[in-house]
Amino acid sequence: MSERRAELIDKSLDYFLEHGAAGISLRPLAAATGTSARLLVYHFGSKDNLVAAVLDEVRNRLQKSFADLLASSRRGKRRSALQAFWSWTIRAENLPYLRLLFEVQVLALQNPDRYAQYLEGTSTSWLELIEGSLPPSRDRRSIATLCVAVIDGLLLEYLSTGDVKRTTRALKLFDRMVERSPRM
Amino acid sequence: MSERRAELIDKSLDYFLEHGAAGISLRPLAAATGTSARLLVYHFGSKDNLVAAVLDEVRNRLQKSFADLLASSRRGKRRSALQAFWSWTIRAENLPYLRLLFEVQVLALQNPDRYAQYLEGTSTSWLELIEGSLPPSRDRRSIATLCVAVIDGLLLEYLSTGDVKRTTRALKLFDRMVERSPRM
DNA sequence: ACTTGACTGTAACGTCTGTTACATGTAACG
DNA sequence: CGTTACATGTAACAGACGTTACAGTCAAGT
Repeated sequence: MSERRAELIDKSLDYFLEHGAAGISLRPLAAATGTSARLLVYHFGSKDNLVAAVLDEVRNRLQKSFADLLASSRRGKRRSALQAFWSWTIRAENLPYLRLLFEVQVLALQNPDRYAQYLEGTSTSWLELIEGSLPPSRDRRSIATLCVAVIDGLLLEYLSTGDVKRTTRALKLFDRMVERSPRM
Repeated sequence: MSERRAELIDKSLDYFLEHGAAGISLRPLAAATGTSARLLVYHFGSKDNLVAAVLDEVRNRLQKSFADLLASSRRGKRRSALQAFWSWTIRAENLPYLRLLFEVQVLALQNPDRYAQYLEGTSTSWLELIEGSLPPSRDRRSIATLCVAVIDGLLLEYLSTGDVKRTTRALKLFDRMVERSPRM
């Protein structure tokens, strides 16, 4: 809607990226973004709406960044799709956003009533995206599931340990396994 | 220490398994377990100590259950180690514990000061465990990293969607890939 | 019998939470 | 100029939070 609202979302998102979504409260957020709790409620109606708006913005930015990846991979096309996806994932600009979505997804596991509203098809979109990009085969759905799991698992490992080399080596190993696998 | 303390840990753990660790507060927890916030603080000193004690108990039970798995897999059982590990993971008795650790691990990503204390080497223990069980090879560390990632990723997928069939099929596919891979 | 120590209930402390009532500002429009 | 709509500041609300002060129970030890 208004410009002020977009600006508040932008500043709030920075705060979310730094502090996560679990322990957010209005007054510290407002203080860090130079506004007041009063204004946040005024512009968003409630804290829940604010969180939803921020996470919507997260999805929008990731989607945009991902569209750029697809465009650039159409031009370049040297690495495999898996490796391209992985290097996009661990890029410094995308990583905090993915970490945030990761957090919300895991919180939704234990507290669906509170957090599942923020995840409207976020997790399944990747699966269908990858499945759609695979050549048709009997195992296509299993392969897509496995690829998503590998990316997710390695991402979690990377976020936890910060070990780029090891996780990237593991992904390249998986990539080789997929290439050599029959029926692909 | 005392018996009362162990009983409180036991009851609190049930509550944690149901409600997660992120939004825990003393009074609802006490009400659900038939005690009072006063007593929880008395027996544990503080809420943080209580959470630490509960998560310690989580680790103990998982470790015990995992030891049983190792013992039973030594007695025959011709499945691969990966499939045995997976079916142990998704067993109804282990799943909520793993979900709880999952949640704490992800929360620690955004808020290490608050949650990292509860994770003393929990994540790396699996990696070293799997790596130790693999035959020596040049890629051993990468293989172990990949296996942990696959388990973690599929576990997250299973927890999110509840789709046992699809995730299990994906794991079997990965298992075949690993078996056929050279240099194993 | 008296003391000690472990345990528990009641009630409060101070602080933080999301939200709201009320007042004030500011700019546009008739 | 007066009205209207949007924006913002101040201050409070009721409630939940972790923690604690104080009083009390109850069994064991001397």
